[in-house]
Amino acid sequence: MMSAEQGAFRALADPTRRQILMHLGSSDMTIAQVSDHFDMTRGAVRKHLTILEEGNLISVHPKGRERINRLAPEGIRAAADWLNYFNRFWDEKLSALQSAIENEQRNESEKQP
Amino acid sequence: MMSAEQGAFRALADPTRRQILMHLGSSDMTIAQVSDHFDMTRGAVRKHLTILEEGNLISVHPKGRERINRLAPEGIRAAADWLNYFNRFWDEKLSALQSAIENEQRNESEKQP
DNA sequence: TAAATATGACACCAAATGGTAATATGTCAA
DNA sequence: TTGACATATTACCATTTGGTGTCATATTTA
Repeated sequence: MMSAEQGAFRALADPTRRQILMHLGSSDMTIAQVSDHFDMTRGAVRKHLTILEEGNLISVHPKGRERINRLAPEGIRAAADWLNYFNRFWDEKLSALQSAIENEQRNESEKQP
Repeated sequence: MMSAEQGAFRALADPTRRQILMHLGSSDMTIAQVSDHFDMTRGAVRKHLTILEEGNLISVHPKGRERINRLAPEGIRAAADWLNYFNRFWDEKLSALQSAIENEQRNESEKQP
């Protein structure tokens, strides 16, 4: 199939889809409501929503003849967790640099007793 | 041009590029060193590195006939910040839910004085 | 200087992507 | 029950993407 990150990152790559997520942050929406915010056909918007669902960035809830689209945490978490690995990486680099500077200063002060 | 997020998310969408980032987490590498880890031509790897650079996920440092590729924080930050907006969103929802539960319990206890 | 090495620059190809339009299906409401 | 409405399905199109191969250029190094 597709790893959790792959589905999420693939979905996040398109600016329209990221805008859809922002809109769904305000409230859940039907396909028609989402496509009101965009200058493209409902068909195109629906395709984007399908890809967002595949990435677990939204969940879809059929209700009568409508289809409610709702923001979902899972995919966002998957992507955020992946990125967080690198933030940890830089934090460590930064603290290593700080230790080095502190040692430098300690050595400097020892030179003039 | 391209917004900071767009470049970063576009670059992150491809699994090969995400793997490259992981490899560069271990150490800086030339194009040849990066492509040693993949079953594809140097040309293909170079294209991926270009897209990573455009997304500010790596910085490139020419050194003689070599080209050193190094992990860069900017793009990762841009993407992580964007995703973080939604994490904040859910944290608020969750705490609102908890408050609701607490109020519910308080109201319950008031029923039997 | 000549050969080996690392990369750059193209042209090309198949498949995926983002969009359209037309038509069909299911559901609500007068 | 008959429209009207929301969505589903399908076929089609242009562009982008991820890959290849070939040849050129620049830099070491024997």
